[in-house]
Amino acid sequence: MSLDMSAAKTPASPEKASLKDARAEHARLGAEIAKHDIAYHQNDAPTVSDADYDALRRRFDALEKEFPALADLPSPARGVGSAPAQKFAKIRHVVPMLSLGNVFDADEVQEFVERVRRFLGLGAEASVDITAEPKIDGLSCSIRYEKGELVHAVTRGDGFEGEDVTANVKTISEIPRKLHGDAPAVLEVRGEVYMTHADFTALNKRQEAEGGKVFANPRNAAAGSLRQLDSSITAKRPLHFFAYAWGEITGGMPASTQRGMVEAFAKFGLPTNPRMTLCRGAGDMIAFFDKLGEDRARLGYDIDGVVYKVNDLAYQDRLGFVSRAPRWAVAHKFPAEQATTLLLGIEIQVGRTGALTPVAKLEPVTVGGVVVSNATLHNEDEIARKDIRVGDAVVVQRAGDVIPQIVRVIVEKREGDPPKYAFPDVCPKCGSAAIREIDEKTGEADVVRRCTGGLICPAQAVERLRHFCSRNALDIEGLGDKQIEFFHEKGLIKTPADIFTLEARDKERVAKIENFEGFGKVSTRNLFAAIEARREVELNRFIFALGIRRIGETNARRLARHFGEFAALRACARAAGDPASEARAEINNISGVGDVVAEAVADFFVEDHNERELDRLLEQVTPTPMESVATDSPVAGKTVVFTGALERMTREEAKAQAERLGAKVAGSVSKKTDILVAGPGAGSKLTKAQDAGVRVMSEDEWLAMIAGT
DNA sequence: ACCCCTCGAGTTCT
DNA sequence: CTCGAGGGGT
Repeated sequence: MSLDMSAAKTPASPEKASLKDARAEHARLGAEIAKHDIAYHQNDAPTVSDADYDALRRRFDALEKEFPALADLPSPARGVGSAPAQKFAKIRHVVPMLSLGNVFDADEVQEFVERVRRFLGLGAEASVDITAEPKIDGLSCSIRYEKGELVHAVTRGDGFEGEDVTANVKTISEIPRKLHGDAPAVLEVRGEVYMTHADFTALNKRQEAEGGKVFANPRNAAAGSLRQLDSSITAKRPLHFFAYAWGEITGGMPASTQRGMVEAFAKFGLPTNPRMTLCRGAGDMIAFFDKLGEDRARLGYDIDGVVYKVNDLAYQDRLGFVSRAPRWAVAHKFPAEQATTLLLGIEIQVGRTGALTPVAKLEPVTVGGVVVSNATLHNEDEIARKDIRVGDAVVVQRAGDVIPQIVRVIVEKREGDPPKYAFPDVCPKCGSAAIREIDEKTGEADVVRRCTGGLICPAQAVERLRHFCSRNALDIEGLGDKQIEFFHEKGLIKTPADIFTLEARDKERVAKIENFEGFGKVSTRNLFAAIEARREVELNRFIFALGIRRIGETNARRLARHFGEFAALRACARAAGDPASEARAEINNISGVGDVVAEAVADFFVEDHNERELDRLLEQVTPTPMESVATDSPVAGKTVVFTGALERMTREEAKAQAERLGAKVAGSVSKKTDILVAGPGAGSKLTKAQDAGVRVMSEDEWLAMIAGT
């Protein structure tokens, strides 16, 4: 995207001519692509080679990327024949696809086994069977069979909701459309879609010859292939699958152990990993891990470690979950791949809260199949601790295989004695002093150094605007990072309220937005429409968008739920400036909100400039109640207490859900309690409830009761 | 007083 | 995804 900061174009500028040319080419390409689409999809008779077709497509996409305005124009190249849909449909997982906790060494493996044994109340002499299997580096996917027939396939997504990739999964030949033998009525098989090294190399060679996209590693190639909107492309990609887990099953479990389940999957005709092994204790597990490490290069596909699972499913049930990870399984990761490169420089970024964050600019280097050129350095202490100096040779790795970090400096390669890195004590963007706050109680300095510029710091202003527009806040489409920076630079948007007066002011301006580089009539109109659509926004999103320190999504929801409307929060928070006030106590008493958060809220509303901005903003935006509290649910008006471990949701979720249904959630059992929801490990509350004759139910019974509301 | 969990704020790359 | 710190339960 060429949102050039420097130039608002005048109508006579030469770029205008090139946009005109682009428009003509765009139209011509669109027509040609449409012709081929019809020939290919509807008549099943391709009129060009795939490579030629791809080249046309690429040119078309490149044009739209260069001139975003074109993307808004109607084109026959989109949505013709069975040409790709715009997006995948979302499908909710009936049973969430959770993540795994990690361990990194033998001690932690031992610890995992101990924890399992302790939780189950088994003596030291009792052994627990644990399966070990390679952790495939692909992408996980859930495939649903009903009466043995494949009905749909969904990517993991965020664990709760994924994308419908049924058409693509059906092109993978080793995944049966129909299960063999006597499969359960409903069976959701979960496993990993991956690509072998050999296929990956061949695919990249082909892609290169055809001028197509070259993939960085097999995992990206598999992901790119599975997420093709056009399944005829996926069909040409050699994908594979290993089944290792399951979601919903009805009509009887095929086995009572982890290994039995996987063996059953194999009988149903699903591919399973031949290396799965049953271990007796940590010694076996570590032996498996070491052996697999030796064989790693010969497997023919990428793995990033081992997964251990408690074999007995009854034990798995008892162990349950901690937040989003099962207590009965863990991933043992291979050490992160490392690479050596040069530190070219250190850049200081300024965040929304003024935090100065150093980022290492690196000589680009491939680590774990991805080219890395930046790495976070966290804070100034980190730089000092590792004695990192500009020009050093450094070892880089990707932590958790995602975020690059600098492990250490190779001091031997250092020439002479370059100066230690001097962390700036002024903000690089606005020149204000940058200080480390001192904790009043402990007298210790905060690890982060912050710009004190506040309102006058342009970097902070831009970050605040970004936050305001972000997906979980106001979610204004068309106001991405680039656009916000652009409008801020131009002086058109300084604070959130300015966003909503942009259109009115634009009408009176000579240099209209639609004439700026990167904008056109259509995209400008779309932007204004997107802004208009947010003049009403749920209260919790509104509070979150304000960017109050320590008020993220969850705390914003807590405040919104407690106060109901913005005016109530505002009045209370202003009065809460005095720490001894009743108002402060009210905020403090909200569950999940303590002293520090309450103070942060009060601090925000006490500031005059925040108050003035709020006045301006509220003229433009109306916060709406966040969600209705049901009055007709089976639990409306009832007082509920949760105790013990909850396995299907967090306490907060359970609480929020109950409150949404009109129930009151209390912390302890009393005569007023109507229902006690008791999970495993429930203690005194359960006894008390039983004594008081309070109705006690399990988490599942509770969920069944509120189901369908 | 401790310990565990959750939340916020920071970051990378496709 | 990770880190540190806030909050609440034991």
